[in-house]
Amino acid sequence: MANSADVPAGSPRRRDARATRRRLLEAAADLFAERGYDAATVRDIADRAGANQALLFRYFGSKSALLTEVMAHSGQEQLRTTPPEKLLETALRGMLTHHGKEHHDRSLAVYLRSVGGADDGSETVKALGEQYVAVLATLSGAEDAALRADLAMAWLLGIGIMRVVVGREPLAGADPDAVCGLVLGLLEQLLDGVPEPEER
Amino acid sequence: MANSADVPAGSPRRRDARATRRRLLEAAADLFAERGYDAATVRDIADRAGANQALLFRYFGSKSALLTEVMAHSGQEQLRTTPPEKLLETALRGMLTHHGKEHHDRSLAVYLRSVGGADDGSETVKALGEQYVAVLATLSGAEDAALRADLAMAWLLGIGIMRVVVGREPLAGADPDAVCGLVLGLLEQLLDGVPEPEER
DNA sequence: ATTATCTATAGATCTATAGATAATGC
DNA sequence: ATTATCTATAGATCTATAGATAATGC
Repeated sequence: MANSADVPAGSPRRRDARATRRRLLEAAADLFAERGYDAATVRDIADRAGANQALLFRYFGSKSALLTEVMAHSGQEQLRTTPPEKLLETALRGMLTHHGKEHHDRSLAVYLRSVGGADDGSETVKALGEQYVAVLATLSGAEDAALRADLAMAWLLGIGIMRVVVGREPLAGADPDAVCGLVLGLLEQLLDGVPEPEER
Repeated sequence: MANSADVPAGSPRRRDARATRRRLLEAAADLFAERGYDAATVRDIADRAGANQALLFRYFGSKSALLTEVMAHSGQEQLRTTPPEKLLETALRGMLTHHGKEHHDRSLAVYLRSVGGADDGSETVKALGEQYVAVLATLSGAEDAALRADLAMAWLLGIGIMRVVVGREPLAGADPDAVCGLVLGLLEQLLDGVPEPEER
């Protein structure tokens, strides 16, 4: 049980600081996205990575520094490589996909589930949220584009929490495509500014 | 500081078990809705109620029993006295209103922010969620009405968390009417089943 | 010899309980 | 005398650190 899932059973795993560090980073990304910063304990993270809990502090210094590095790693680059008009779908699918399988973009999921818990006001974390909103706001021509972008992000956050934390059926077990079909069209409307046609 | 806000300053407050119990119940409803079950500590609740932390256990037995009683008290009756077509707006405003001022219906807020934390699987708590979905689903004629109702609740949850926990501007400081204007129309579309016209 | 990993534990919370103190009603 | 309230503390976590152990590279 000390050895984690993704190593060939039987091989006692060579010592490799870089590889261990990377496994810790990936485990943290998963668990922060699923449970949020507070609920994901350092022992949970270390166990999923198949590493000792003390190594987390050796390699990252503190739990909040680990969060910062997770965000800097997965967040910034994904944000730049995804075209704005695909961002909503990419982020939504990142919210809907359970860990494992293909690696979807879970950076927004990590952000949304972890801000508020990381009370030290990590600037890296908040900055990523700003960037997401900025990109989403460019999709909208409305005056209150920033508010609409916040509301779009709020829906993604709520969907992720309902699925993983609350675990409500039928949402928790729903097909990601079905959810995308229901949600994405309405989010486009929200950003386009359809609901409030009168401008004065 | 031992005396809470809503008692006339100077009067040392008469001992009244029923009144203390009620203040604890109200403080718990506020804090569970704002921070969620886990993050709202019994000391936070007792402090807001102006009571000693030990009284919470004397009057309710445990923290999770307190949650159950909060839900049974505020939830069930509000759900029955609100007409279904007003339920979304009422719940959304409960999410948007900060504690104090008029008493909005915060029962859904308490539910959404607290399930998942209350790991003992309190039946009372889960049952209330079922009831909300059941009512919302009656507003929808679609086949997947339950999924759509879950998604509607997810948006409310996300908005509440973005406002209070994440604290993102401009959403955190936005006018409740403005948010309602943007969100309610789209939620009606979601429940009505507009986005997926093809039925086969 | 170097350094990746593990053991043991300190210190800070948090829920919960036992028993002491003090305000009320007779 | 009864009972509402407070003090003190047990026991369970959780983050973080210090120092011991053991696998690697020369």
